[in-house]
Amino acid sequence: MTTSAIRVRFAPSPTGFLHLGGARTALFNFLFARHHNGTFILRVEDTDQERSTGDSIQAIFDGLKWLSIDWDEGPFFQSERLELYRKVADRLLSEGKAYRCYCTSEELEERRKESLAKGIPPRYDGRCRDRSNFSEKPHVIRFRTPDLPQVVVHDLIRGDMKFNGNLLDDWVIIRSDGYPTYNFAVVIDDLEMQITHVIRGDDHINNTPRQITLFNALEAPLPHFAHIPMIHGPDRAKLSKRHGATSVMAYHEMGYLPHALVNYIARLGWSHKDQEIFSRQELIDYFDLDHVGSSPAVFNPEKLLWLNAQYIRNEDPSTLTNELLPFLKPVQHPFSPSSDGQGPDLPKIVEGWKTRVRTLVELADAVHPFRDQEFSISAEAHEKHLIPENQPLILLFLQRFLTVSEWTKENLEAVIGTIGLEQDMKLGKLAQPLRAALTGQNVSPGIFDVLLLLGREEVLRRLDKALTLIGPNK
RNA sequence: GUCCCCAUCGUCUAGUUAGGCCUAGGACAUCGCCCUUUCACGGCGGUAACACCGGUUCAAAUCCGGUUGGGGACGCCA
Repeated sequence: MTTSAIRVRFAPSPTGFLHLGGARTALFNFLFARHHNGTFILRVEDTDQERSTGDSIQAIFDGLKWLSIDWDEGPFFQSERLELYRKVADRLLSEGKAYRCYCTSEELEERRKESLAKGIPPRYDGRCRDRSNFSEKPHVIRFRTPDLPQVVVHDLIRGDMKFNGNLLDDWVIIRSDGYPTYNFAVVIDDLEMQITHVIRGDDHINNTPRQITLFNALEAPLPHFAHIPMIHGPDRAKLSKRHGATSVMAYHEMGYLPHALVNYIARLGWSHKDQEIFSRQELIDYFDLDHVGSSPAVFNPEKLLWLNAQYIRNEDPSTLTNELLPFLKPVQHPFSPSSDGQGPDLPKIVEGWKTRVRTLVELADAVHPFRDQEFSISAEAHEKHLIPENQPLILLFLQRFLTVSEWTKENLEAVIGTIGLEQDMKLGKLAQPLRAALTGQNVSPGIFDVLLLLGREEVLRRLDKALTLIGPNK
């Protein structure tokens, strides 16, 4: 058995919550590591002192944890590794591969605007390259980009990408506050952590040539690069807050099952033949970079909903009930469906509902009328079924249910069957008004299950209430 | 503006690496039918795509070039 030396990392910056794109990047890295029996590392890129927050760090951990994307090493924080970056910067400085720059942000900003206005690519002009008078004034350290005609990025997903070398300028590696910049810290850490495969969003493609020249300056081997396409909103722009719910935890709150989201996200940009539904193990077994596409994907909430429904229906009732608990609304007026005073059997109610809902929030709403005497009646149910024409029918149900000897499925079937014969109505016609009166909805578990779930007393109470609602008529 | 990337049904995609098995397959959504002691679930079927133009080849969704369209990056952000 050969132990694979594959090492990958997810390197979020803690400037917000974990969003779908980040979650997918994390997932692909995680799956790649697990598939190859490698190591998955979590590294927090918190070198932006102004924007990084502790809340964001926590939010990212929460998101990963909810999705069960767990890491083997870390979390490492770049803010705790400043010495390392400083040391490498000093080495580059002493080797003449980097230099101090005293230009101020304001000056640079002005020059950038000028360039942009003239339509030429903004790049640092190198004016501090050869200055020899150092002072204690605030300064940054810049990388002395070597003259190269071309930098080629070998990408596992896109093949070779060629960049014109003289488009790269002398970029900042250490800021005036002593913190490293992104492009610098990434390279140093990927090197130090012996990352073998850099799997990240393709918004980083343009950074890669810079990073490669730095790897070369350090005489270090290059990792493999794999740039995965972005996730877009319906307007085909990069997914952002503008598009509504992009935080992973928002999906938690909306009642999605974590694995449904994982499954959905995995299929955005990756595929395995025609398969749509994957267990966690299948994801690990089948995942590979070869089948990651190169074009961006538009996020489709409808399909996510469908997937979530699949997972809800395939979950066993007791597990599902546990997941449902936090979503349940408080019960104001409890009732006991059975004569022994037992409360409603939640798993049983869930069982009846699970093929009819798509989220846990929907399930919580659906379950509520089976736990509480107070429940809302939907406008559709009211307008369609709780109407004067149905008043006699509901009254008839009320009368017959009153006299049923024992509240069993068989007896109820017999009673309703009889009513059907008498009225010359099929069950379809009978069940809907009954359903509306008992649950306030047009959709519910099978009508006999509803009757049993509620118990005679509650059924009679609700029919009576429905009659009141319809009002005296005819 | 400059650089880079991308391009199969409305959407996610299979097929592209090794051109023929593709009169292009699956899934979501949508439409219709069926099942059913009921709503839903489910089953069956329909509509719907290789962006465009050239080239290579006996043969191109697949290879090459260009056009168009879309996206991303151009920070002392990541």
